[in-house]
Amino acid sequence: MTSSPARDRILDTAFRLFYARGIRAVGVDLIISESGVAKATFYKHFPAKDELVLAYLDRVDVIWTGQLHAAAEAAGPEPADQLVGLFDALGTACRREGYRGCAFINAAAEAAPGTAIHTRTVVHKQSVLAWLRDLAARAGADDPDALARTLALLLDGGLSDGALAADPEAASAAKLAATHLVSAAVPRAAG
Amino acid sequence: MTSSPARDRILDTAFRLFYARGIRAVGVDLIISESGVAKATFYKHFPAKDELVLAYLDRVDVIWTGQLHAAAEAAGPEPADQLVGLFDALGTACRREGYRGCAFINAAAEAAPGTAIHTRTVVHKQSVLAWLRDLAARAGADDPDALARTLALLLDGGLSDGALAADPEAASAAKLAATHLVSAAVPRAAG
DNA sequence: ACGCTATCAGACAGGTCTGTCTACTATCAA
DNA sequence: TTGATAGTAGACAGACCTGTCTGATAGCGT
Repeated sequence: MTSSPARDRILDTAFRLFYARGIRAVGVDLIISESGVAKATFYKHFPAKDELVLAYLDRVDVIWTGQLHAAAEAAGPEPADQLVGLFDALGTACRREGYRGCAFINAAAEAAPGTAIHTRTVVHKQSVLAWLRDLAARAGADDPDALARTLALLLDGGLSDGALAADPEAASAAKLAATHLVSAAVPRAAG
Repeated sequence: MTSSPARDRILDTAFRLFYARGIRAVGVDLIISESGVAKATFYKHFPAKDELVLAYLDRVDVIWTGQLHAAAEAAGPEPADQLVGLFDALGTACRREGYRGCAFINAAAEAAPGTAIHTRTVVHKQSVLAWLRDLAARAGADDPDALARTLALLLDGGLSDGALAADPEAASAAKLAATHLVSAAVPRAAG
């Protein structure tokens, strides 16, 4: 029950449609018909639409966190380099066809504060922030908290602006700014 | 027709409800009953809901742009100081009760790319960016484009993160980072 | 053969959404 | 007095929403 072909198909379809069109804009009937399952099957796996939305957010969290970590590690073993390298994940994401910004920020825009969905987005952002803080501390930053917060701002700003197409170069501007901020914050910058 | 007590009441109510709950989450029936107008009056002033949404976005644009300019000017006559001072508008906004992030980013999350509503959000972000670019050029930045883009990232990141409550100090972190970035980018920093 | 489980197909209920339409009222100017 | 204008009140249509329910089918272990 935690996994089945029908459930996977539903989640795949929801992932695609929710991200592309927004959560409220996509009805369960559309997800059901596009994923080719019966209505009863849908409601067996996800007793309410909101539970599907949470499963969608969990999947986005796994994917995005994975891309962030991979980009960081690709920059080498030094935490200071990783803090800059992770911005490559932003560049890759923005360039992808159908890019529509951060799924969490988008979901939060549609959910009322205090709901399970809204809370899930807050938890996600806090876990990214905690990771950045850890990296900043290991990089030997003077003020790891401040550096992590600033980089999180840059990351989320890039995620938002890329979606609004206000600037196709948002990702590289973010990485460049991150380079400056990291080397200013870390006494003996690595690399 | 361009202005009337009934029209103002509708727009006031829409402003409050759209921002607090999201655009799709608020039906015209609710706006009609809360603003105390008749349905026919509503549709006389706004022949379709989307036109009300555009009027709402225009109002947000006037208010937010005004706050940004006011905060910048309060920092003094030097463009370099203004580029940092404008972040005070972010701090004020984030601290406000019922703060839910950037109305434009939120609207873009609900609207399909290519629609009038989505386009309006892009235009807004571009006009803020153009203003920043002008300020950066007048401040004598080495690369006004890059500085403006980076500050826009910080601003939008602060707008998003403040909404997700991931960090109550987002606004001050943004201002601090702006201070560093501006003085690094402007040969002879003012102030 | 039997029963269990997962699935499919689709009708249905009850609510909400946008937008149209009819009918009545109040104000104000000519 | 007459007529234009802006407004109120609310029924209505047609689409869409979530979620429930009935009934049929297919595979699988015993």
